[in-house]
Amino acid sequence: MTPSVASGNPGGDRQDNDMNLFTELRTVVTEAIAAMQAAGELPEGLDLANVAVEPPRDAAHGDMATNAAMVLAKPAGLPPRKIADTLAARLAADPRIAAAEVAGPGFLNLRLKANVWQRLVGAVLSQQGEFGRSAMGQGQKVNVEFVSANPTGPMHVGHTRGAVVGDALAKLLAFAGYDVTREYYINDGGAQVDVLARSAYERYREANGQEPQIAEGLYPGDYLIPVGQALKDLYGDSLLDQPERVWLADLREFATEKMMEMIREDLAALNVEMDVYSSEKALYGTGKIEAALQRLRDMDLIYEGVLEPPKGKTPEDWEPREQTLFRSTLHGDDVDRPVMKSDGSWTYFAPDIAYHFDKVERGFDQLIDIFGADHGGYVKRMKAAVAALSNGRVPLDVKLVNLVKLFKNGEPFKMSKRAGTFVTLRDVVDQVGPDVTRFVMLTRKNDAPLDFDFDKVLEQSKDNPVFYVQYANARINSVLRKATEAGVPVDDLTLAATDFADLTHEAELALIRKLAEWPRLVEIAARNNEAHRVAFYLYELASDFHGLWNRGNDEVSLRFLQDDTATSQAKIGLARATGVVISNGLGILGVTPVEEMR
RNA sequence: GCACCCAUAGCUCAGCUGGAUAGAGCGUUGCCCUCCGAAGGCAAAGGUCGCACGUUCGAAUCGUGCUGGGUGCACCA
Repeated sequence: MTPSVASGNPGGDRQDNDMNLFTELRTVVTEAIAAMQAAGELPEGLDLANVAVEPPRDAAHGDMATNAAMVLAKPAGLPPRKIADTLAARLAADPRIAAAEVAGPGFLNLRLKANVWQRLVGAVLSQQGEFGRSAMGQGQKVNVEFVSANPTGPMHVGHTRGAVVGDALAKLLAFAGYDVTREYYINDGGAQVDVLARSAYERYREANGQEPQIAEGLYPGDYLIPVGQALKDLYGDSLLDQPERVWLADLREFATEKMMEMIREDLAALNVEMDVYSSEKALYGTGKIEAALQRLRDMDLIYEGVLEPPKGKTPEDWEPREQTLFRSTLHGDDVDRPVMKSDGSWTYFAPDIAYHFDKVERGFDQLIDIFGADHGGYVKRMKAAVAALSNGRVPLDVKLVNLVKLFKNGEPFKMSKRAGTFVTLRDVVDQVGPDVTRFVMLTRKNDAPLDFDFDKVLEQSKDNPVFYVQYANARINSVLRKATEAGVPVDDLTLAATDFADLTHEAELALIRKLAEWPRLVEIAARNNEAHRVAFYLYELASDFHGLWNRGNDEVSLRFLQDDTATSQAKIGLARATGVVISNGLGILGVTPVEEMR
């Protein structure tokens, strides 16, 4: 029973067998357990949730291992070895299983018949881009909010990592059967856009031949110079020497729009496309903030009160103040959080509550926010708000993206021509390209710091994962070209129909096993909301492929192109299947596979 | 003072729903290219998974308490 895939899969139907060997074998195991229950060998009503079928870490233990006997021993009141022995006998009868052996404290190691592996190559070739796609998400609506950089300048490296992490996660979740929306929250409602307007005004004065006065606190970057010029084109000299109240609102609007244009271009340079841009400013005056807070008030979660001063490090100017507070402590936060300042204006938190409420009301089943690591302190209150506003229905997962440390020639690299004070996304992408940028940004867990060395990421060597994976794909394409030149038909239809019984060597089977892991890896990565696992998997897959290639140096029988056409097709089919999975994986990372290394 | 994140080989890091003898790359050491697939390959050494208790048949993984590092802590966003 394969549920229909909800999104991003217009083809809809697939084969009944989804070729996730791990779930397939787990079914075999659970059916055997059911048969044992029917035969009175095991009691009824056992919880099978913890029964796992996994690849053993040590290949010597077989192709698959299950912990079923150990998990069931206690509830069944039977010794694990006894359960394992009976289960082994039943499993050995399955046509897919060559051997079932009991090992250790009660592990059951399964060895699969070679044709199970060989069939998988054909399945990859016929399913192509669909191989590994999962129905796990069941079409649930997930909102991934990421980047959300303030519209006050170009995107910097930190945003870049957040953009890549968010976009790759969105692609991963879509592949795992979720209905994904990518969203950008524009912080255009706070004091920082006033600062932007004032900064733009100075550039406007500059465009009119005056000396700009970039005071402390204003944005000094060169990127505002064209904005000043554009303002001159629009207003001529009419705003010169005018007080701020005359121009502030207009310039804020104008400059914010320009900054968002720039940010959209930055995102485009990285091949990131948002589905929705939400504006903070647009929440004001619509009653949305009030409505969200009213909802909290109805739950008695809003009150007027005075917070305790923070312990240990009291700010110099601290004084007791009555504020409107959100009782976030009821939902796991450490202290209650102000939503309204003492002067009656909203804090940043208030529109953010309204924004997240809006996401809940739009019917998302799951929310994911990608924040910079410096926003870690914001996580609990945001989760508290979402929990309260959705009555606990909608989980919010917050992914904190850690720092990117830049290096050039082994030296820390901090300067940017364009922005003056920080390294921009463009500084990176213009130099190494979007593909390398994206891959490298995914070679660490999101919460670990990342070193990015401009030289190393372009290096053509084994310790550069980007190159190593791309090189594998290039070699595969090279084999296909050579086969075609040699007159061997290697189109996908032909290869998919090939008999792969010739693939019996351990190095070939090892590569197939790695391919078989792909559907499982997609689900694990999606369950954890962690796209970096795909990058690590691809490196391992490439490593297995290169390993097979290298063995071909010594053992001619392991080369892909053989004298015999049918044998060539089987071996090239394996190479091509590897290429399919590499392409699928790179697709999730948003990286274009290269056909040729230059 | 509190909260969050992190701690795994000399270095940089993976490690799935708890699973068997904890992995990779770099570095180190030793082998391997007249040529046929070397922008390399094979192999070895290298570990108190920060520490201590606990839960469990089983803990790098879960819990508690420590230690060390990072981040953040009322009218900033």
